[in-house]
Amino acid sequence: MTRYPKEHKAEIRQGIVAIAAAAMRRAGIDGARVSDIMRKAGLTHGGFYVHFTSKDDLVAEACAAGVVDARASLVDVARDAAPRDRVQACLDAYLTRQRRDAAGCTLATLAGEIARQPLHVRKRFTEELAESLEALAPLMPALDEERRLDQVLALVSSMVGAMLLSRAVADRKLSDRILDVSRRTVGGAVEWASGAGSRI
Amino acid sequence: MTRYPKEHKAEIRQGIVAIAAAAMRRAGIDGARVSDIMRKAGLTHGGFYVHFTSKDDLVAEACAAGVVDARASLVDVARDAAPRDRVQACLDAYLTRQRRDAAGCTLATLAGEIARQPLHVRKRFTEELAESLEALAPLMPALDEERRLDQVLALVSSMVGAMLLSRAVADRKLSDRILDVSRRTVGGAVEWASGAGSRI
DNA sequence: TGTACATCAGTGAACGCGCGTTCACTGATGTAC
DNA sequence: TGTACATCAGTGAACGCGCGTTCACTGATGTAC
Repeated sequence: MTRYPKEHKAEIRQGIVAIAAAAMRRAGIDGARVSDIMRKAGLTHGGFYVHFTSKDDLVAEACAAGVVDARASLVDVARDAAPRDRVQACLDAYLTRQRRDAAGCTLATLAGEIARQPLHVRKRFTEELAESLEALAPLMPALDEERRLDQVLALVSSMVGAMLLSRAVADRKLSDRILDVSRRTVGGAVEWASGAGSRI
Repeated sequence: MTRYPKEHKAEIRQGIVAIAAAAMRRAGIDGARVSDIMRKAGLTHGGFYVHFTSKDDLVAEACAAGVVDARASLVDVARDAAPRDRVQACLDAYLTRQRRDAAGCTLATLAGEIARQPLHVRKRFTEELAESLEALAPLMPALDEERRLDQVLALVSSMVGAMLLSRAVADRKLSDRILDVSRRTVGGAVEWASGAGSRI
């Protein structure tokens, strides 16, 4: 319709990506329909192909955007805490009933589907995930760099697993307990990842 | 075609469920097509509705069957190990490259989708999962019953998260490292779940 | 013992629906003369 | 300064395909007489 300045197209595209990321968290990759996403963006489905070559193209962007969202909130939480409390701060911020009952997190809700996506989607996701891990690593308490990356991997894996299971389970008590237990215990794994607990 | 003894129908149904569980692990719930599953069972798609009222019906059964498979292998592994080594034995048996590169495990590959399934599917899944956790709990090292269940929850959540992420990631090195780190460190979380590591 | 009928797992063509994608078109703005 | 044309984000009807589901039919077996 109206002719806009050059940045406008990029902004619209960004908006579609953000809406898609949320829709995918809620309904899954297949369940997030192009027409619904475009309607939520205030457009009609035909205009989609002005911004993306295919749904796959959008999926790759939206997965990446979802990871970026998750990263931003975790990094903020960790940075605001004292070095020794950062792991626990992440656990407390992430493993909440609110996050479980809301859309959740891209990692927990979509990782299973991403594993089955075309390679370029998985690569885009992996890039962004790797960058997130690198952003979190310096905030971990271990003394050397490699150990800090180990700590992040242990932390993130465990958080994601707990969120995933607590969302799948149709039993409030069990679901709550999964979150609570992991919130209390994952710190132990992260501590071991610093080398302290290595038994062998 | 041929008229079979009464048990035959039940056997065919079981076969379809097993084939569906494997297909779902590989292709996801939506990706596992009724016609493909029936073909693999040696039948045509029309006969499906002699055994199930809908695909949902099959999905519920197949999710449950997938959890039962996972439970059986973990319980066997744990029981064959000395009490103190059971947690590590589960980690070593589960977090393998082979399992990652093969279909994986129902929990890691399907939990994200299960969270979006109709309630009766989620309930069926939850029943079977709860039973699995109860079957594993007595094999955990903590002294009291509640703590043992906590240990199982911590163990399973972390294993599932690590498997999920290692499957999603399109970078061999990172994927391997996720498995390796969790194999080494999740024991720390499980130990804390026994009450030993509680700092507060 | 032989014949007619009921049963029921299984067949495969056909249906309907939803979703991604295409395409001819619109209309507001920028640009050339 | 005014007019004709190019551009291009966006529209919405239509297409094609795949998948779950239905349904009239098959044919082997069990059962009643």
